[in-house]
Amino acid sequence: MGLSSAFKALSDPVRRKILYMLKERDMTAGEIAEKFDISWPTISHHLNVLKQAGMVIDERKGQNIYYSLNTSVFEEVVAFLMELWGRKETGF
Amino acid sequence: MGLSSAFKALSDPVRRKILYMLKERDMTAGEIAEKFDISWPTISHHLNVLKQAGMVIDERKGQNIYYSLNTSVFEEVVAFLMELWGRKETGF
DNA sequence: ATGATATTTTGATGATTATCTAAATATAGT
DNA sequence: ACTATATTTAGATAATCATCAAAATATCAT
Repeated sequence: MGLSSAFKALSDPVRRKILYMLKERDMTAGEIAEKFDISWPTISHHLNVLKQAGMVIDERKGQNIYYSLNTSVFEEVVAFLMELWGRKETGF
Repeated sequence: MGLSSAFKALSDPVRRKILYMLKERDMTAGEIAEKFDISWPTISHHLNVLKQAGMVIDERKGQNIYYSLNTSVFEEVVAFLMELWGRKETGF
């Protein structure tokens, strides 16, 4: 299900950090992996979790695979939270 | 960590449904359990996960234990998502 | 104190997850 | 075709998770 996989994806600090990094700029899998003290296959796994959750997009350019943020799922997630939260006293 | 446990708590549909129910009104553990085809201990476990994540508050009143929404954590969660999402073209 | 009701805790089980190393795939340059 | 580079897939392991049945705890009423 959409929300479950999105929240599951967000529940890991490594994946949240990846999303933060991708917010700044698109990056290759290698550039991402270098930022962590974790093996490349593990990062690849995390990227796949994010991809399955619809939070990132991957695109091959030559030898590299570029990852970028896909914000469309965020709408769904934020909408759910806002509904729960009741929009009370937010400036958004 | 705060965000991790919050997102993990939100990643389960049973727990999301509990939060939705608690948004409408405070409920006892028994009332909550009756809404699901799941054993009471399992619901108790889910309630504990939500409690550990700071998303619900429990208060004993006589024989019953009432659960209610605790919205304070939602601020943190929504703030994280807004930061990632970049507030771009939202009406909030 | 005893019994009934409400809820949690314990202990066990099968499923999922994060991680690793090693092997496989894909692209580019020579 | 061959080699180097970038990244993923496969296979294994240890940790975490959702679930259940049975036992334990807490409160209330008699």
